[in-house]
Amino acid sequence: MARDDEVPAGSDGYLQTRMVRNGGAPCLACPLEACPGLHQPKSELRGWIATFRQGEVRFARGEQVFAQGERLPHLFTVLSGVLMRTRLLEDGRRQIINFMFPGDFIGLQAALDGEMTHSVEALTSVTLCAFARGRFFELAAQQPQLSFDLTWLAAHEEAALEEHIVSLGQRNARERMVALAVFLVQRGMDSGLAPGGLLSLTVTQGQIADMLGLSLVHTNRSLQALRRLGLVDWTLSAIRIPDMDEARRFAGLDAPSPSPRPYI
Amino acid sequence: MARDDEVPAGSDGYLQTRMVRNGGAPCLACPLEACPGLHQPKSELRGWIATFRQGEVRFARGEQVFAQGERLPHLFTVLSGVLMRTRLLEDGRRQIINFMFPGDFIGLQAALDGEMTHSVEALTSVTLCAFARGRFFELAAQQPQLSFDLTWLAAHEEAALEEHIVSLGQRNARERMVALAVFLVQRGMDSGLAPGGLLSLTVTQGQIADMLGLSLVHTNRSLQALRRLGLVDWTLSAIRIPDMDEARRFAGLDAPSPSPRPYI
DNA sequence: AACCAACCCTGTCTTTTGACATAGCAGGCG
DNA sequence: CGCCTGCTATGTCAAAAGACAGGGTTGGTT
Repeated sequence: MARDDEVPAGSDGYLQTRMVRNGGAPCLACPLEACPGLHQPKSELRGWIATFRQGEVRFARGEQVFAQGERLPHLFTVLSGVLMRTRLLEDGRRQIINFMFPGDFIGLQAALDGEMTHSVEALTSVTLCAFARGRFFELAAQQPQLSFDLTWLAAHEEAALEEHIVSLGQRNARERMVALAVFLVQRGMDSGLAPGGLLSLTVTQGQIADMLGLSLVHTNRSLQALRRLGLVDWTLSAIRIPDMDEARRFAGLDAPSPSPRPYI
Repeated sequence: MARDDEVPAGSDGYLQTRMVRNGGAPCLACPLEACPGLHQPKSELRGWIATFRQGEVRFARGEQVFAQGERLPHLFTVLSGVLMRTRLLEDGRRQIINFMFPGDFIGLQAALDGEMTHSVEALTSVTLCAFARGRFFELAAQQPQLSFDLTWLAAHEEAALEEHIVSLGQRNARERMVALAVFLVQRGMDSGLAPGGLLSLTVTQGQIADMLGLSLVHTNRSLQALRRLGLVDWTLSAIRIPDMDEARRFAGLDAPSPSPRPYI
């Protein structure tokens, strides 16, 4: 339950130089207002949040926001773009844990424990909103709504991971890929990134393989099979699902829950 | 973000009859005090918690606490015993999501969304402490420490699921079993259930299989191989790990983080 | 144009895992 | 005792997934 702000010297220097202090859009005109799937906070709460916002940070596709094992003095909210959380094993095996979309909160686990158990990398160009870790709990304590939202986000991330566990444990390669595609397109639509149900997002087959626990070769073949079946058309730069209901049925997925996500 | 208390008639009746209203140990003498791995709440906070505690509920091994899809007016803290969370697919496939030990909190996701996405079943005889769902957020709002602890628990459950995802995605059958055994024994020791590193817990090979996404037959063979290798000795009623460090190395697991868990 | 890097596709062979069937073994019970 | 029931153990065969190797495409760069 470490809440200190001590960080190994230098581990954060590059972030400081990247950060636009109090730059970008102010909270009262947050770019997340444009996201259809988000529940907008009240404006007095926004004023409150604005007081401990530190600035914006941008990353290009492929850049790493932070690495497993680092201690960072910041927490982030995704303002735009898509990222992924990954875990590395000593022998080089990599598991992609989940993808992160606008409104998602980054670094909660590290805020409580100090050390990141995973890395975060940008999948598109990305803008993050940075908060000071040291002042975060002070704020949450003063604003019950905020800590409620934090709990909401953590509980829902947990639910997403549950679904992912079901995929890895029980579904075969094709079902897993359909489940992942449905998940991504759904989140993309909620974030306004998938107009007409077509999600423009560059994901390599190697990344799909590392998310689903399959080899690259098997991923490739399964992807082709799904294209032939007309279930999912997943290219390097976009995901298209011709019939969402049929895809859901194929993968054994429930209908999406309609509750709007909060953000901070 | 449904917070209503409405429940389909009858879905909770059996629980009402099982519950010992304000029975069992009062919060000021909570049985969880005996758990070595738990961080004890301050006594004024306990008094506070006691005011919205409803009573205790007991279940025997194999009994279901609630089923996927149910709406329950209660949240629970595990006072003693071990349980598991499971997800069922329409075609009967079952995935065990995680195990729950004393101090764990049950029903957070349902508290926010209304409907359970998983079932919970007792693995041993179990005692749960029941709270009213309707009054829960009122309490968390008044007690920042409490909502902090709630977030802590959610974030750490998330970290446990991450580790499980790494297992399912990247580790082979034997590594998965070792990783699971280490996890269970570790949590057992933190809960005071595994004196001398021997965890007495009845888990069938079928349950191991459903947790690790393997067939029963393959689980059986891998279990035998591990026994032969002297890495893990896992029988129906107990788990023994002769050399914890060696087992950790075999499965590619990090050293355990020493932070004490809070409970509510 | 030539080169290069990153990615996608395909063929062949091996390993891992699963399906099915069946035997054994311990505990509970009339 | 004999007869369940639930669990563990094994054998054989089949399917799913991975390893390795190489070819093809695209797009950027000099």
